[in-house]
Amino acid sequence: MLMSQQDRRLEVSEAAWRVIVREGLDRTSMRAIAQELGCTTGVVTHHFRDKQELILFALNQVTQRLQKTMQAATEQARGVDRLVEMLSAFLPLDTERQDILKVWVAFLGYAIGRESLMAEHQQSAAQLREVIIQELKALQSAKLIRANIEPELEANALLALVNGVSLDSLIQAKRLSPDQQQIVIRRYVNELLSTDAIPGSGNS
Amino acid sequence: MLMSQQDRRLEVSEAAWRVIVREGLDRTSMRAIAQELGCTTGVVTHHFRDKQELILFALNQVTQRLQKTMQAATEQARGVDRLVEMLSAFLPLDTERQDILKVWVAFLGYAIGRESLMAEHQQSAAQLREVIIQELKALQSAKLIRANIEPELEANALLALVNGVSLDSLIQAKRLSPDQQQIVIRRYVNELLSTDAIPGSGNS
DNA sequence: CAATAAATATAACAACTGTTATGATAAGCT
DNA sequence: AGCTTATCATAACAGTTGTTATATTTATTG
Repeated sequence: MLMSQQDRRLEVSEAAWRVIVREGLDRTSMRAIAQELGCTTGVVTHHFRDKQELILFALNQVTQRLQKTMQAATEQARGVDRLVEMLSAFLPLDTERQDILKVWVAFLGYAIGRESLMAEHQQSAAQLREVIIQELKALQSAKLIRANIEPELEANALLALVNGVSLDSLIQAKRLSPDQQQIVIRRYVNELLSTDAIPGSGNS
Repeated sequence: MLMSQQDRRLEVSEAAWRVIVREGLDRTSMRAIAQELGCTTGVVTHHFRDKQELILFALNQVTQRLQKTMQAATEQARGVDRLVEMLSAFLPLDTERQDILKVWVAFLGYAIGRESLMAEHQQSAAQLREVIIQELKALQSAKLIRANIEPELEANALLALVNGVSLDSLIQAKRLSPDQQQIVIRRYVNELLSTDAIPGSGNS
């Protein structure tokens, strides 16, 4: 067997992604996806019950890719650096993550006025938030960041900053460079550091 | 004359807004807008050349409302408080600004794969960025914030944070409360404060 | 009031959408 | 081999879309 059914679904989903990035979500029709894949709509309809199932699958791919990227970053560093790496995993630093961002934004706009789809976004966001909360608590236990920080609140703030910096690359003509993006994140995290253990050029 | 042509265009645009918020941008058809307005498509087609012109008009309304909200905040405070007020003007603190946010996000998603529409977003963002830059420079001249800050970079960071916090209200089930939203902004701005405003101490 | 224009309603057009049913082809299996 | 099922192609369906042309109504003006 050269290709499993799962793989074929992924191929369709990735074709949908390419159409979304290139032409926009509203122009991503069944026929457009099939054409992008180099076949007919029969493939699409055979592997997905209807379009909603395809859309949901493609959206879940966004979440999975993000989590995978973050997971990879988790294993590369320790301590505060690891938190920075986890957050930086969301930044559109390479073309793949830029595409993820575009597809994510397209789906987010599509979810306006669609309560069920927005709920999917919220579920995905809740997972990421939980990971950040756990990381913050671990850093607190290790006394690497201040104790007077509320991890629940700070997780929202950190993810907000990361999302905002990511959006910057889309909506700002004079956007932050990849280096600047990471600097902004790093600088914010530095403010969380425990005052009795600031490396290098801290202040206050 | 009870109603000018300009006002009628605004009425159509506001009807479009309501449909976008309630049903989503892709379901915002000419007929849906007309029905929301309580008339037929003749009104819509008479005041707008085509749908693209309507979409652009409705999008520009987002920008205008945001700028008006920010303008109002500008006149209420002075110094650092004014900067905070300007930034808070974007936050979805009331239902009107929540609607603005939803429409904005819907259009942003719609702009993915549409270079010309994304350019509109960038132009709008560039204006807001310029206002923040000027405000930061003024605060620097008044020695209210640190001199070692690059206003151009910091404007991006501040707008990123505001946008991210705004998005938080959409994508996080356990979202920041209105108070927490402002606290996050305020806290970030506090990090920009000039340290030599405090007599006796002072570092670079 | 009449005449002209603006504003709105109505209807029809072709193009596109998702969905579905039905053939055709290939792969797997006994 | 032959039988069965999965995979894919094709075509037609009804519904919706933006657009356009044409009435019909309302407002303005001389």
